[in-house]
Amino acid sequence: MYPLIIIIGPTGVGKSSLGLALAQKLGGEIISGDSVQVYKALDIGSAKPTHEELQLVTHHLIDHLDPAEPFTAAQFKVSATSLIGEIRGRKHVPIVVGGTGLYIRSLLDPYDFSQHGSEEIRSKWREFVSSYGKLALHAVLMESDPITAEQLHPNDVFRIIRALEVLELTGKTLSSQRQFRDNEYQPLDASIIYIGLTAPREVIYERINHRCVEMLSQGLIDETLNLLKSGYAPTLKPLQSIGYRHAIWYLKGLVLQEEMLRLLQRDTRHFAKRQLTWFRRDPRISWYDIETATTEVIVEAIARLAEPAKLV
RNA sequence: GCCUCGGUAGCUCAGUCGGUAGAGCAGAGGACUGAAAAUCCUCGUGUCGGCGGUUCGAUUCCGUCCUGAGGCA
Repeated sequence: MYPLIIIIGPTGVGKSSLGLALAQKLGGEIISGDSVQVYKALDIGSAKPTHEELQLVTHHLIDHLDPAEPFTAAQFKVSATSLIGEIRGRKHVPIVVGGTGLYIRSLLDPYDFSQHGSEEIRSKWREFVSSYGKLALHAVLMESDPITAEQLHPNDVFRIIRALEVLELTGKTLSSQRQFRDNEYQPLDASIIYIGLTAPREVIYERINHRCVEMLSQGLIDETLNLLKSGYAPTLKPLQSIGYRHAIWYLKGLVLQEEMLRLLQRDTRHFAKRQLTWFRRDPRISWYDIETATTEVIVEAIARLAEPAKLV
């Protein structure tokens, strides 16, 4: 079995370039585990690899969809799973690179997305909230699935609705379907090499602050303006992600450029922190710190781990 | 040199009619099954510029010194 390499980490630590170096070293193909890079035309703001980099190594799930098309964790799980099989079939090493925690975890743990989601059900409950309020919504879940309701704050409408959706779709509560408990992580298959890339917090933040400035000088504002001119609504999900929503505030005249940069940097820092919170508790990840190891050293270390897996 | 207004949390400031203080921003921690770059929760002790004095008690009043801004000479 060919190994499956997964590289995660906070935004801006250099996951993409590590993935690229590894793919070149091992003969791999990259699967992006990123909820924004899937979209065409969202290049600068999503910190997508350059055209040259995309030529060097085969990339999947990058430039895969039109910005108006929805993409979800469920779709990611299906697509990524079949891509992994195809790549292994070509005797290449699949390398999943990305910072979207739920996507990565859906690949490794038994999240059940088998029932199709229902936008109707969700919008029904959203209307319920606007008529009766969040507390009433929480109370409904408390009636039907008290275990999940206990775990969710009444303000967390998003998750309460998901729990009600699951109940309605499957007839079973979310809590009863959960095949794993919090902080109980499935042991990984021996062929999986799960790598986290990190750095001291200050270093991550410096890199982020710098990268935000770069994005602006590379033309984030123009990229956003072009998307809007092409008819994409500013309310589209990918245009509400970090960078694009900030550019839209600026274009609408809601903030000056200086303020936009400040907010862009801050929100990106907060995002990186949330990514760390998500991944830090997963004991299966082997972490590498970019402050103490160069890319070459890390690539060598991972290549050594990959060798035995290749022979299995 | 004189006058005025400041010096309080990393930053900007509020406040205490004398009983050792609190907002915003920044920051930290956490949650997480179909939008996840989303969404949601929690966290504020700091010689209240220094030193004296008055007082049971001073960050608060008085004196003095240091320091910043402005004004007058």
